[in-house]
Amino acid sequence: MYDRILRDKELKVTPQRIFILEEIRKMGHAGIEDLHDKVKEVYSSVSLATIYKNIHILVEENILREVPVHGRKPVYEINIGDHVHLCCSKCGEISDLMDVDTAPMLAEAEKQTGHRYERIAVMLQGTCKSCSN
Amino acid sequence: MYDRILRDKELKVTPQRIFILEEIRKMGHAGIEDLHDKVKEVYSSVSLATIYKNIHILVEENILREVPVHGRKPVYEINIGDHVHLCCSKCGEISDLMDVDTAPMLAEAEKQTGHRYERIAVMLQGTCKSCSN
DNA sequence: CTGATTGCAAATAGTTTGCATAGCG
DNA sequence: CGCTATGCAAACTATTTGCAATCAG
Repeated sequence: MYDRILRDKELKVTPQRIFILEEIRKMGHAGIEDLHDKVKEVYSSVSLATIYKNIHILVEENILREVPVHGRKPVYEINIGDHVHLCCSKCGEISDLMDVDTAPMLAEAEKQTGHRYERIAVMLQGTCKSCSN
Repeated sequence: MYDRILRDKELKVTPQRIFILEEIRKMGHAGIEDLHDKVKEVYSSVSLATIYKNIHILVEENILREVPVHGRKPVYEINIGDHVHLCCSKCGEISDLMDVDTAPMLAEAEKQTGHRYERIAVMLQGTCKSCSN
């Protein structure tokens, strides 16, 4: 599944990397420590240092994207391009909102500043579906 | 200048707090270490622990706002409500864009999810004015 | 005065690095 | 086989905490 993506970036396909990517895909968004715990369940000898090293490489290569979160350590997600993030004020769950178009705001900002922007990150804070019941 | 704001929140008005707030206002956006260095220039005995403690309190009380930044430690700004941030990919400078209206995107997200959001944070990445020359 | 705040030092948490070994290509 | 990647331990950086002294109200 991720073999191809790694090979294309000239990164070696190691089980650690596969498990890291698989786990992030499953979790949607994962912090370093969560990820280490989860990967250890299937690959018990994996070290925290390996998680750190790989996260850096994978972010560098745009396979992953870092999502900075208000008041916490960042989480990481598979890079699927710009989209809106939601962060629940109660449970802290991070989720994606794929259907809100960020282009109009980007266009407005470019119009006002006369510059082009490479990336837009939008984070909304509120109560998520499960917590509002 | 900030006496009133502190008093309203029932926080004691100490020179350290005044200098922290003054410095953030002057710098626009400041990280913990920058802030410590700058405040030390005028109040040389201030400790890093005091900076940390006050930043927490001031964020808690909504006097300051934390701005999470992709790949770095967060910076802090005087809380002036939701607005768009720019981060220069070259020099790293963080700046504000006050005139882009975030309400339409917020409304769209609320429409799609059926929930209300308390806050929207938008970060644009690109090359800033000075760096594009 | 009295409780909040400060500064220091020590403790804790988070991240990076160096190096010997293992394993991908 | 050669070089990258891993795991470990140690180093380093960042943040928090406990406590005695200080200061604002």
